[in-house]
Amino acid sequence: MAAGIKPRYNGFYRERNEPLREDPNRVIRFKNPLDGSVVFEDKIKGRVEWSNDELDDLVLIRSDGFPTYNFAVVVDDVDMRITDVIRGDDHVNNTPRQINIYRALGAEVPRFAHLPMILGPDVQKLSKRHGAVGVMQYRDDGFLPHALLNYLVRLGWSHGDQEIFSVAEMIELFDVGDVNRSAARFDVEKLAWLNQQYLKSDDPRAVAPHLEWHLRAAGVDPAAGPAPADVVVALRDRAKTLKEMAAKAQVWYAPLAAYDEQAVAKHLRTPTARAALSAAHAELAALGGWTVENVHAAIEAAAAAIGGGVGKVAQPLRVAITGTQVSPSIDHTVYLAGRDEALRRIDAAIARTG
RNA sequence: GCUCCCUUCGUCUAGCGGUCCAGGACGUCGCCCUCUCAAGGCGAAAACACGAGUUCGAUUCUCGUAGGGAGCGCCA
Repeated sequence: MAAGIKPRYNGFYRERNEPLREDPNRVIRFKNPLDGSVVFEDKIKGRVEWSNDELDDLVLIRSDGFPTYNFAVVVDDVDMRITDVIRGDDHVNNTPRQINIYRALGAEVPRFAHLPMILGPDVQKLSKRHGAVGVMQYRDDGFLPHALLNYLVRLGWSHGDQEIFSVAEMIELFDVGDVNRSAARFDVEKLAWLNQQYLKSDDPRAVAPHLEWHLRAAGVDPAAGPAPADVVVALRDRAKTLKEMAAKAQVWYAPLAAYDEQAVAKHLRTPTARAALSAAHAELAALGGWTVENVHAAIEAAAAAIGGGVGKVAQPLRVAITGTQVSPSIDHTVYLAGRDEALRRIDAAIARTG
């Protein structure tokens, strides 16, 4: 390398034609053509030409008797009658030597398509060291399978300005030949956005099982609270991932553990909080059916009763139900708690007013 | 070091010689909406790596340079 040339086999035995020796250091090498070049038409990279004098007489069988990778893949692919090889472009360098082996074997050379690499946010090749360890990591992080698929298909490929693709559309429209030649970076932000698009457009009953999975993963019993599909409807505008959604959903599945002091100070220790909560309590307790619509009507009635806007009762109520100042719309927030628990929490909050 | 691959907004991309003072999306910023937070609507800032050619005309074609990536094993 110091001399500016590649370290390579000196070709000592190349033309000797000696019989195989019993020698622990014996290997079998490929007699690569010395001149000419290998040309192939890559479906993504286009025409690639490789001079044979760049190629060494690579080892086919190691001294331990095992075949090397470059030999094994070719034999395996010939055996399996592989017609199209699609792999990462870190393999383009191996392609010319493999093509020479195909030819030496008298086998038909398959078509090649070398996909560009996907780089991590740090522009490094995605590996176990950083980024996702495996696809399942994305499930654990709260991404829907088809959202990940949709994100991946748009990496290095596009169809006009379209961003959202159903699996059926991907199958219909995708063609390896249309894939870009350059590497792309993995952007979790955009994946998250796509994920939320699906969270919002999918049937809540279809995403419910996914939410349940994450609820359990977080140590929450889905049976101890509202129907997961209802939770999805309340939270899909506020969570980008299922993991995030499960975390926000916990208020409705376990007793209120604590109150945020700032929330209490700002919305419970006010002149109108007690009256607002009492009115809400009365209206909710008198409700015929427990539905989001009815809860909504009850809150409006409570607001009218104390002569204020919805905000006057919504904020104290929110703190009463969640212990915080942030939650989905107040009707959903109250509805999901269930009537008994909602009334209990309102009573507990009233005790903290003043 | 050598060989190969790559190069449009911060990111993913559209563009396949004139329609581009470059379009869309994520993100960012502003406004609107509003019971909080979101979501949503509207709007803004933001890119053709550089240099030569070819051409009447280059983001688009060719060649260099720079930068990035990969490979150069008896590893896959």
